[in-house]
Amino acid sequence: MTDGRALKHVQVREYVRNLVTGSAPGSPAPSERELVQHFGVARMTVRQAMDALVVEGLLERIPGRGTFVARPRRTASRITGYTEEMTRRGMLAESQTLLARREQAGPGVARALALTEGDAVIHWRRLRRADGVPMCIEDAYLNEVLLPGFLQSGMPTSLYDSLESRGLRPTWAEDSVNADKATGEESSLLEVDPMSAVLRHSRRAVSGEKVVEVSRSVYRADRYTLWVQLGQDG
Amino acid sequence: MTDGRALKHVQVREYVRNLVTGSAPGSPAPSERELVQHFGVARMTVRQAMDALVVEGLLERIPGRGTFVARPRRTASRITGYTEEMTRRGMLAESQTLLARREQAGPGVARALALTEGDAVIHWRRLRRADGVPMCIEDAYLNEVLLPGFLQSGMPTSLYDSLESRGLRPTWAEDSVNADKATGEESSLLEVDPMSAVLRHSRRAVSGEKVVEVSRSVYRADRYTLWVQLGQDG
DNA sequence: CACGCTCAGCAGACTAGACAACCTGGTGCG
DNA sequence: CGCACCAGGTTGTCTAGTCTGCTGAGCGTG
Repeated sequence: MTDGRALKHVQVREYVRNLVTGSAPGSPAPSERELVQHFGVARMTVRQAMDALVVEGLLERIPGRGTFVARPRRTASRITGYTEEMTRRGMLAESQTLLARREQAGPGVARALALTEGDAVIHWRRLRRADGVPMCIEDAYLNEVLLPGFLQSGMPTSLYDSLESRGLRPTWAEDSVNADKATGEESSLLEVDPMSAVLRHSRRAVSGEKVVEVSRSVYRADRYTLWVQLGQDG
Repeated sequence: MTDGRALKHVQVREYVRNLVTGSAPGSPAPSERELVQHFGVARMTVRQAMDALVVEGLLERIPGRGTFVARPRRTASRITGYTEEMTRRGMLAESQTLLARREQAGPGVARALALTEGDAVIHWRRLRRADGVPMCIEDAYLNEVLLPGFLQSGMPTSLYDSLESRGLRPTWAEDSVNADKATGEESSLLEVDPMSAVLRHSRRAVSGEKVVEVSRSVYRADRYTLWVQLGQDG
């Protein structure tokens, strides 16, 4: 039995959710009157429960017909890092650390990480390959206070996996992207001709209220097209 | 006066929304009982209105205290077109139509617009300026069935405004972005040196279930950095 | 002055109805 | 056979309350 102290509309909501998850899209949910009978509550209470599921996108109401299981909506893609992104594209992601050390935050990095200049940050520079071929150079700056022992504990392949295990997976990010030509150093690391077109990508990633990562990446334009989804619904 | 036929909870909701937008976070909204008095409706109706604003994130309830203006949550930015984007950046957006005609959809455009090859589409090519200086060349393809009389009715400055007035503002979009060098034609239109770095941006914009716009744009990399927010909350 | 009590005012949860708008399917008439 | 109409079930909207739990302010007491 459900807890008698639980809110009634929550009881009804979770009952319907259980009934409905796994059902095919378009199959009918119990009618409001049925649920009124079943739970012995007022219809307003049932409606409150159903409203929540409709807002959630699990159910769909059709006036005069009933309430039905909605077909799963297109959902905002979660924020991914390089490793996940390449895996999604069916490529093997590898990284070669060029630099990993504790530094004092400069003015730009300090502002982006919401720190004060001179605070300790982790600077991690990697050459990242996909299927063995250079894809990008990434400079990541991390707030050392949020990641105690990060440099000592052996660098992970996927930064975002590592953040996730510390409960710091980014929930929000702002990216800026523009086009440029590769510098001499970049072109030799990326194994492309000097002055080749490259995509410069900056990210500021936030988990809850904390800025966890600031990064600047340079991608080979011949191998990489950035893809983003905007808006939460369809 | 608000329309008497309008739903009461909608009237109350919009009344409170107007009162509240612009107020400082933390300032109190009218109490439910006040609104009951003011509108002469039942409290359930007022609660329904307030509930909507609370789930929207505009208001915040504090039990035993009252209802207050929530501090604005970081929200997924809405999908904007060129004109809105440039206005946001404080620049004057202008467009010069290079081509606007009815065409038969080729294979790529047909697939992207969810049509069959040979269906009528509107092809609209514009040179777009910001503060008088060329910024990008945009080729937009629109589903003619959704926009009857579009070519005849005088082209708007902002495509997205025009879509909005027809109830077709994009609710979801997928963008892809990469870097390249300008072709000869592009460089002369954009008034840059040949082989300059450019940002190529493709968009597929969906409103509800309907694909309303497919576009390909070429931006001057020296003037434009794409900026996107990812994730819905903070 | 500091503490605790009471009380008014607030939102939270819920009830038991009412009528309207809407869709579907069946019935009966032309 | 085809169409109009109606009945019944559904959601949509709304009313007029009750009871509960929480908060803050004011007041009195030690």
